[in-house]
Amino acid sequence: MQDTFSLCVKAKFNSGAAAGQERRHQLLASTAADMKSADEDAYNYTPNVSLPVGMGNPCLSTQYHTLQSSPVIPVSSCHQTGYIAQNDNHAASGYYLPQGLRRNGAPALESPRIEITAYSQYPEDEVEASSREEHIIKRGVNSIVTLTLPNVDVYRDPSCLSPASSISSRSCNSEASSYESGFYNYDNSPQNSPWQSPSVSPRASSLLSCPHAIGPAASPHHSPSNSPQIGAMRKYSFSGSSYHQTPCSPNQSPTPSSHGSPRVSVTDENWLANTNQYTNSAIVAAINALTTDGVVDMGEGIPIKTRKTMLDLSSSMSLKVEPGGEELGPEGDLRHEDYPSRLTLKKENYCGGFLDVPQHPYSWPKPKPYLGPSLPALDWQLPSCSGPYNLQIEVQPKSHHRAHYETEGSRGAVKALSGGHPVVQMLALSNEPPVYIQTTSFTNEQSNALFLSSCLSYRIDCAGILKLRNSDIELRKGETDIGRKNTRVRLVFRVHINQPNGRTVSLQAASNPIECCKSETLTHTIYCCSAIKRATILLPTGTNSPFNMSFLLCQIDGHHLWETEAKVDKDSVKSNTIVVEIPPYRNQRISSPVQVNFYVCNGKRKRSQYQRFTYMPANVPIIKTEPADEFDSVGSVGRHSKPYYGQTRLTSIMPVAEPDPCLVGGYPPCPPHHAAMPPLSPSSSPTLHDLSNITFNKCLPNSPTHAAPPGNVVAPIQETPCCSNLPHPTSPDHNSSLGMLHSQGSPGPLGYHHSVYANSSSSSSPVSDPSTPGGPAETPFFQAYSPSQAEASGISAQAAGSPASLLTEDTSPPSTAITIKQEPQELDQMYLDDGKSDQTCVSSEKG
DNA sequence: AGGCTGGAACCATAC
DNA sequence: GAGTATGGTTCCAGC
Repeated sequence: MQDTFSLCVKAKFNSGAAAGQERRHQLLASTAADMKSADEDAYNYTPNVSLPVGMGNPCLSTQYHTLQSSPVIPVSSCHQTGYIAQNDNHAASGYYLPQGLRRNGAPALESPRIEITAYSQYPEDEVEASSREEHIIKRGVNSIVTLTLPNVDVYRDPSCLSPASSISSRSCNSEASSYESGFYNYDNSPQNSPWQSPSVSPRASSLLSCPHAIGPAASPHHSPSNSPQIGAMRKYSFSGSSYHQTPCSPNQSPTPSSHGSPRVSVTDENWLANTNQYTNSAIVAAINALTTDGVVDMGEGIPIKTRKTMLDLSSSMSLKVEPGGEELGPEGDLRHEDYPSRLTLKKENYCGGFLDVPQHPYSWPKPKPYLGPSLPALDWQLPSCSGPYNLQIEVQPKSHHRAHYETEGSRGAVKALSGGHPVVQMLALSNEPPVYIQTTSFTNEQSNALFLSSCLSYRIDCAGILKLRNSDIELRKGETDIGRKNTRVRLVFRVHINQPNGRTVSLQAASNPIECCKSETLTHTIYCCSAIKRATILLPTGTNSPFNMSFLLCQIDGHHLWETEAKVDKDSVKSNTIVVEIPPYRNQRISSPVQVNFYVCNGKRKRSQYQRFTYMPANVPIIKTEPADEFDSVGSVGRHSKPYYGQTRLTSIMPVAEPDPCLVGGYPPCPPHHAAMPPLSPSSSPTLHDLSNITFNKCLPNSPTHAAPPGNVVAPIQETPCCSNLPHPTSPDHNSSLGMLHSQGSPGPLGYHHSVYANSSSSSSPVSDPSTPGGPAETPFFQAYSPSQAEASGISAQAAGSPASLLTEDTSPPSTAITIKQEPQELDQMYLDDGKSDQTCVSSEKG
C-alpha cells in the first residue's frame, strides 16, 4: 500500500561566478515513496516501485529517452549507462514497454511518491529573457550550490496559499509510478503517458476501480493558508510536473476558504487548469472505469470515508473542465481534442452529486510549452551513473521527517541527520560535457539549465513533505485503507546531461527512506542486524516499547516456514533496553545465507514492520545486515544482487545538532565519487563484508571519530536463496542483500554509497556544509563488533543512556574462501524517535 | 508576526 | 455489538 506524499524543494541555487548572483532555478526531483501498511510487511507489501529496473541497480543500460517513448527501461546489471534522451523520438519505442499501462489503458497509478520541486522564481518573461550563458556556471570540483528560492516573497505569497493542491493531486496521479512523473510534455498516446510508469504495479486493477484519474482532483486540497510551504510544494509540484509555470495555484482562493475544510478532496476548475496536463488518456480511462455506465455513482467505488467527506464538502467537488486548452501547451490540445466532450461528460457525471465550486476569480498564467529537450518522465527509472557522470546523494536526509498535512503548516524542510540538509552531488569528469541540471517546470529550458564543469553539490534545504490524507488516496484508488502506514518515502533527484551528440543523459539518485509519519511507534523501528548463530538485540524501551515483546523470525518467502519467538530478557526491560536473544536458525548447517524477517510486537496488536535478518552459514563471516527497503528491493533483488552498502534504514535519527560519532566516524565520508574512478563494472558481483576480524569502537555519542575502514577487498558473493529467487515484490526488505551484499561496480542511489564508503578516508566531501560532516555517514548501517567491544562500550553505552548498540558475539567465524572487505570500526546504531530519549541501537552478538 | 515543532485531541478503523 | 487499541488527521500552543 502506498500513500502519497508530496515533497517540494525550495532550493537555493548559488549560481556561481558566471551568474554572479543567486539564480532562481527550479529543480524538480521526484521522490518515490516507500510505504507499507501494518499488514503489508515483508510478505505482502507491494513496493511502491514496481520498476523493471530497481533502484538497486542504478546503472542501467544506456537508454535513450524520448518523450514519446514508454519509460520502461530494460533491466540490466548495468553500468555506465544512463538514461539518454535523444531528441528524436524513435529509438525509445523499442526499448520501452507500456507496462505502466493497465489493460484498459488506464495508467498504473500505484506508486506513492513524494515530489521535490523547487522552482525558478524568475518571472516567465524574465526567464525567457535570460540567456543560456547566464545560467552557465563554472564550479570547481566539490563546490556546493545552494538552491535558493529567490522570491521568497512570492513563494510565500499569501495569495498563493495553496498551490499545494496541485502537488497532492499530482502526486496521486503519479501514484502508479515509482517516480513522480514531472514531465507531461508528452503526447497523449497511452504509451506516451507519463503515467505509464515503468513500474508495473500488481495493483493496477485498483486504479480502474478508482478515480485515480481524479485523484489529483481529489486532492486539490484546500490547503490552509497557514502552510506556505505546502502551497509552495503544490505549486512546485505542479510546475515540476508540467513544465508549466504555475506561480500560484488557482485553487488558492485569495482568501482562505470559507469552509476551509481540509477534507475537500476533489479539485475544482483550478485544479484542472493545472492538471490539464494530466487530463490525458489515463485520466479518461480512469474516469471511464469509474463510470462505466455513464453515470457516476458516488456511492460506489469510493470509500465510505472519502465519500462521506466528499459529501460533506460537496461544494468543493468539481471536476469541471477548464477552458484552458490554450494553456495546455502542445499536448494540451491533443488531450482536449481527443477527449473533450467525453471527459467533460464524465467529470460532470462524476460530480453529479456535488456542487461545483464557483469559478475562481483567479486565472492561471498561461503555461508555456516546454521547449527543451525531451526528458524522461519522473516516474521512469533512471540510473545514477552513466559514463563519467555520477549522481549521488552526498548527504542523506534524516530517516525521519514528519510530513505535514495540508491542514497543517509546513513542518519544515527535510533535514540531514547532522542538522544540515540533504545534498545532492553531481560528479563528472572535468572534460566531459557540461552537466545540464534539469530544472523542470520552466518554459524555457535554457533558463533552467546549469552547466557545470565537473562537480557540483546541491543542498536541498527547502524540501518538505506533504502527506495526503488516506481518504484522498482511497478516493483516487478506489481502495480502502490503502494508506495505512504508508509513511515512508524517498527523495529522488535527477540531472540531465546534454551530450554533444544531442542526446541527454539522465541520471537520478534516490535517498534513503524517510519515515514520514508522526507517531513514533514500532512501525518506525528498524531492527537490523545480522548474526551467526546467535545475536542479541538491544531494543529501546519507551512508551511504545513492548513489555511483552515477541521476537519472531519467519522466512521472507511469504511463508512462515519457520517461526520462533526470541527470548526476551525480562530483566533487561528494567533498564532502558530490552535484550532479545535471537534464536539460531532452524537449520544451522546452511550453506548460504538465509534471510528471514522478524518483527517485534508488544504483545498486543502493535508490531513493527518486518525487518530482515540474515543467518549466515558457519563458514561465511558476514555480519552486516542490510537495511530493509522495499523501494530498493523493487528493482533487482535476486536478479541483480542489488548493491546495498552503507544503507541502513534508520527509523529515527539522532539529534540533529549532535551527529553521532558512530555514524559519522564509523564510515568515511562519502568520497566525491571521483570521475576518475574507474567505471564500475556492471557485472560486479555483490560482495560480503567480513567483519569478523574487526573490532568496533565504542559507539557513544561522544566517542572519538573512528578510524576509516581499512582498504577493502571485495569478493563475489552468492546470493542467498531467499533473495535470489524471491524478489518478493511485497517485501519491504526483500531487496536487501544478505550480509553485506554489494556490487562494487554498481553504484546507485543506494549502492553508490557503498563505493563511497569503501573508499576509506575519502573525506574530501564537496559538501562544505559543516553541518553535514559525515555526509553519507549519516546513513549508517549496522555493523557488528567484537564482544569485547560490545561489553566495553556498547553495553556501557546503553547503561549510560546512550543509544543502544549492536552487540555481536562473534565467535570469529571461520575463514572463508571469499575475500573480505573490512568494515570501518564502527558500531551500527539505530536511533529511534528522532534520536531523543528513545535513541536506540541494535546490537547483535554472534556466538 | 509568521513559521516550525511537538504534542494533544479527536476520529475512524481494527481487533 | 461493545469495548479497547491503534493509527490517521486535525488542531493547538510553545518556541
